[in-house]
Amino acid sequence: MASLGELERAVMDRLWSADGPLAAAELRDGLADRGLALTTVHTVLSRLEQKGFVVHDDARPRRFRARGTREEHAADLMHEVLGQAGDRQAVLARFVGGVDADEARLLRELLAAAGPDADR
Amino acid sequence: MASLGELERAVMDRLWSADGPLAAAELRDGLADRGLALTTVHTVLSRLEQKGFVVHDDARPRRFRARGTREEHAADLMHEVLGQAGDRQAVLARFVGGVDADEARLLRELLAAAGPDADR
DNA sequence: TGCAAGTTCTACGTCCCGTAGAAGTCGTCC
DNA sequence: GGACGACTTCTACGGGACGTAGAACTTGCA
Repeated sequence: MASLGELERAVMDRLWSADGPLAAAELRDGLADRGLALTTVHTVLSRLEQKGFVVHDDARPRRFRARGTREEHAADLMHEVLGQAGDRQAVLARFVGGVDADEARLLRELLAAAGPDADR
Repeated sequence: MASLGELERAVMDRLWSADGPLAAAELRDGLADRGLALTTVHTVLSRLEQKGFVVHDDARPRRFRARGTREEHAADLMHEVLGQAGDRQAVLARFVGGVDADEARLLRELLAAAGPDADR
């Protein structure tokens, strides 16, 4: 899976958090602390588009939006790590060993809801 | 967390799979299909050492070993992804939604064993 | 129809990583 | 004990990804 650079990540965070599609200028303003040129934002956006993270419409001030959600992306990454890690069970064991109590409870609920009868 | 390049990853896989510490020449032989020079292996090993993935003793043919297990590394990565992903619960929900039935069962067992009474 | 805003093209510096030769160290064999 | 070969460390280079942005181009609007 394609990974994200520092600035690419920052842009995706904005897009993921946004209510709707954003224009390049809006993204630049949101990242004002970086003092980026507008063309820089455009370059990053086109790279993100090549990587499949972003799409844009053809309205005149182009509007960009993320193709997936932040959560989808994170979950996909987790699956990727798990998938290429040899002993998946051992990884899962370590993983759940490291989640905090709240998350463990949430996981139990999710698993109970999703398929306590998955072995039928 | 530092990430691994292609060759670095291959070397770590060998070290993680190995019974004990390995000499650079052994690693090169294990990666014989790549036709690497021994110095190349050494360079990679020293970079892995800088990144904290590897340590070596001071015996004459230096012997290198992984500092952690492959499973630790994978689980750490998963926690890292989860940690910097905003809505952790949503990520977990998506994540467990994507595991297969066997892994879901395993997760239930792990969670049941690890702390069904964690909320006491 | 020409400008201003926006978009695309092209480019450059840097850092990471694969790759390895050159130079240095060290154990050992005569 | 000196030389040789194995091993180790140092130094370097090329390619690719990414941050960065100017130059060139397009287009809606005054």
